[in-house]
Amino acid sequence: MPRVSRAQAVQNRERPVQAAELFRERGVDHVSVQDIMAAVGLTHGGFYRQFESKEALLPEAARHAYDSMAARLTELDASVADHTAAQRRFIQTYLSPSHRDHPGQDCPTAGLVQDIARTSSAETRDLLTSGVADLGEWLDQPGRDGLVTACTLLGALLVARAAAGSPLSTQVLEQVRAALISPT
Amino acid sequence: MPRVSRAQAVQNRERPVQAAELFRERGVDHVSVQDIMAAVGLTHGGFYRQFESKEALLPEAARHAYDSMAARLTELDASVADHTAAQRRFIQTYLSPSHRDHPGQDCPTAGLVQDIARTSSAETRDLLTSGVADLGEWLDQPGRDGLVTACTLLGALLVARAAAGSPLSTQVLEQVRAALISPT
DNA sequence: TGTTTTAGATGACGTGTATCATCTAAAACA
DNA sequence: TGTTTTAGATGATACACGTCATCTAAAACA
Repeated sequence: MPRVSRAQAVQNRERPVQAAELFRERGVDHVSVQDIMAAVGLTHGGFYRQFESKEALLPEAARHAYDSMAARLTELDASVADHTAAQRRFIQTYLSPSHRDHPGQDCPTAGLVQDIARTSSAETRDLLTSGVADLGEWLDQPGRDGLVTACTLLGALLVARAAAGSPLSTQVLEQVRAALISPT
Repeated sequence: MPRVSRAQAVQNRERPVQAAELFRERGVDHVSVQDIMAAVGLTHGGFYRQFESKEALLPEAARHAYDSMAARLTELDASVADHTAAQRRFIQTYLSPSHRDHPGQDCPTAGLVQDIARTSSAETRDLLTSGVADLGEWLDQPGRDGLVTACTLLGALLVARAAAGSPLSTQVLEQVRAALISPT
């Protein structure tokens, strides 16, 4: 049990940060330190060697999540003809039933807004803030303010999640999708 | 201390439901049964005479909140010239710094989406669902889908709350306000 | 006024969980 | 190969909270 190779150890240090996608799925309060470490195959003990506290994990998790999101945006741009196509593609995916049903992946803002709004350090708030701002810029279009688009996406996704099960859920996704993709 | 008049008792039964605005402020998990009862001037003991469990309070609180929101919309319509003016007024208020800073009041959806998405009974989800649907209808405009507007408002408010303190917070409010009120 | 009812108070109980002190064996290095 | 270092395991502590059984005094009613 104790002592793995130095390389392993370094790698392990990253894993709780990734496992913190549980935060996005269930909400910070519904994830225990044990849950996180168990998801990584370790026991709760080692946690406090790496992190000050459970609270301190949130900003690291947020940073990690926003980084991968940024990476995904770049990829998206590279994979299609022009930026407009990328934007359209992003919106489609963002408002897909699959994204609705898997909060652990993709948009960190959707999973964390509320938790961040309530408890967080300035650092964490800044991460969210600039994450949203960046997305807003990326979504900018001639006739439409990207920041507004970002808010619409976020709101729609959250409503769709809360309404999951009801027909309104899918309806919201589709109606918003239509509105954002067609002109003006 | 025990035993108040029958009328008082009936009235008291309503008060925890109102006090559950704390749910919207802090999130369900950060409000204890004691907090709720204390807010009402009572002790935690009486709670379980009135409610099955803490969980059972959420739907009642949600219903209460959506009811008062509906009432406010009606009032708004009565207080201004036409429906369009009422809509404009609503959006202004919804995206005001004051609304941002007082999550206990006004929009129940903004305070509860996440909590409802995660844990709730079908009943609670339905409350949110129809609350959003109703608001969407109310916000409908010739050129703009009301449901989409509702999502935009929600998203903007949540971002503004999470970003509170940063300049982006106010910027989001203003930018979205501008986009929703000007034509198209 | 005496009896009955019951709103609300008190005080436990059990559980879940963050945190920390301590222990261990294996890796690293001599 | 012997010594030192340390990643991670174990177990204990402390506390917050939901829930409930029990108690009380005053209101309701005769």
